[in-house]
Amino acid sequence: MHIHSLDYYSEPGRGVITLTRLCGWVIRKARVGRVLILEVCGNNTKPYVLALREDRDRDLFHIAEGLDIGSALCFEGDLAPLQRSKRGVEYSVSKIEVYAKPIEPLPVDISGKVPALLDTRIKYRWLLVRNPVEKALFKIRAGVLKAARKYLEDNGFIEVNTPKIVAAGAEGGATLFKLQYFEREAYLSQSPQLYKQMLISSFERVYEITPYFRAEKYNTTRHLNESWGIDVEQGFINSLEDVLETAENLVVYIVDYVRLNYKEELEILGVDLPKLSTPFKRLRFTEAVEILRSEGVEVSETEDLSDVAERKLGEVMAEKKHYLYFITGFPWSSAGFYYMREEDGVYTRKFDLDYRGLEIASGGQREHRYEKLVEAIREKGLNPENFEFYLEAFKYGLPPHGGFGMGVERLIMKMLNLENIREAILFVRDRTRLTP
RNA sequence: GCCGCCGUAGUAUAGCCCGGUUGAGUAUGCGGGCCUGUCGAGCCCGUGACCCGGGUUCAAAUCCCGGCGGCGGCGCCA
Repeated sequence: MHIHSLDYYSEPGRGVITLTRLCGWVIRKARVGRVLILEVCGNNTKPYVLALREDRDRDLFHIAEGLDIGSALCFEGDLAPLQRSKRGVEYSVSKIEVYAKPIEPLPVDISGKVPALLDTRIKYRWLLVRNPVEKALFKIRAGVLKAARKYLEDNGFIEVNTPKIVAAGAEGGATLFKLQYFEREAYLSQSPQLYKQMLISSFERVYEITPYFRAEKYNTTRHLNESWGIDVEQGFINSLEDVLETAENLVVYIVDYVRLNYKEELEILGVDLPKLSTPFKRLRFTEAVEILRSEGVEVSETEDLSDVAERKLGEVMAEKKHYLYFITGFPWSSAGFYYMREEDGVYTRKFDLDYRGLEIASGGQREHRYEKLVEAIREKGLNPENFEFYLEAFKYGLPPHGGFGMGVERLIMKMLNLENIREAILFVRDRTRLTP
C-alpha cells in the first residue's frame, strides 16, 4: 500500500515519497511524560519506533496507550525526519490498526531484559523469535539454506526429493525410528544417502535439503533426533578431490553469503564471521592419529575419532589457523559399506569436514562397482537382499561418484558460536522433546 | 543407558552447606501513581513462588529417601 503523505509535502526540499504500511508486534513500550514510545517488530530485526505525543497525536496516543507488549498491529507512516531513537527506525505515524491484543501477559520476556533458560527458550521459541536477537539467528539460518541452494544450483546440481519413509537404513538398524507401514515395518529416513547415489544413474549432480531422523538416545549439546542436512552427490568424478572441492566451496560460499547479506543480524548477535579461504587443509586420518598421540590423546587406528579427540584436534589445527579442515582416508572398520575402499583394504575414501573441532559434514567417494559393493555389504555383516533396490542401480552404468551430507544445525552452531545445537533449530526434537 | 549438578513468583535469580532470626529477599513482568523523547529510562505503591510424595524434628525451602522434570559429561554421529 502506497499513500502519499501530507506531512511529507510540508517538509521543505523533498521530493516524492510513499507512505508505508508496516506490521508487527509491540516488543517494547515506554512512557516518558507526554510522550509514548512503541517499538514494533515484524520480520525486521531493527524495530520500528513510533513516538506519539499526547497533545499532538491525541487519538493515536490513546490507542497506543491501551496496547500491551505483544499486541499485533499495522501502522501507516513515513520515515520520521528526526531519527531520535538509538535502537530502531523512527516513523511518523498517521494510522494504527490493532489486530490482536494478548489476553494475558507473555510467559517470557521478549524484550531481552530477563534471560530465559534454554528449556524455557525452547518451549516458547515461536514467541521469543519476536525478539530481534532471537529472530536474527533464524533469519541467518534461512540465509544459510538460501546460499546453499544458490551455490548448488549455480554449479549444476539438481534439487531432488527422496522418501522419508524407507525400508532400510544406510548404516544398519540401530539408529532407526520404526513405524508401521500398513502390513509392513518401515523406518524414518536417517539419511538420503542411498537414494541420492541411485539417482547418479541419471543425473550428473543432485542435492537435497532434508531432515534426518535418528533414534540415538544420546543427550549432548551437538545432537538432535531430527536434524537437517544439505546432501550432495556428484557423478563422473575423477577422484575424491572433486568432492572435497565441492564441499569446501559450498561452505565458503555460505559463510560469505551470510557475512555479506546478514550484517545487521550478525551485529545483533555479536558475531564476527571471518572470511574463509580455500583450499581447506587436508589431513590424512593417519596423520590425525599421529598428531593426537603426540598430544597425549589415546586414539585407536581402526575406530572413528572420539569427540574428545576431535575437539583436541580442533585446538591443534586452530593454532595453525586451520579452522576448517578435512580428515580423509578413514579406516574401513569405521566406515559404511558404500565407501570406496583403497587397494590396501584397510583405508577408505571416506572423509569428515571439521569446523573447529566439530564434525559438520561427512562423505566420500562411493563404491560404484557392483561386485565390490555386494562384497562390502556381506563383509559388514549385512544382507545384500535387503539392499536389492539399491544394488540394482549399480547394474546399469553408474559412474564413479561421491558426495556428502552437511549438518545444517552444526554448521550454524559453529558459524555463530552457539553452545548448544538446540539453539540452531526452531522446534527441537531431542531425547525428551516431542512438543511443541 | 551410566556419571555429576540442579529444581524458589510469568521470567530470571538470592537464601539451602550450618533447620528457628523468612510473614522467603532482588530484578524484570503485571496493576496503579508521578514524570521535559525513553534507549535494558527513572521514582513511589501494589501483586505474585519454595516440583510431587514420604520421612527425621518441638520446628524443614533448608537434612534424608523415592518419584518426576531440567542441565552438563561419556558413548555415537550431521
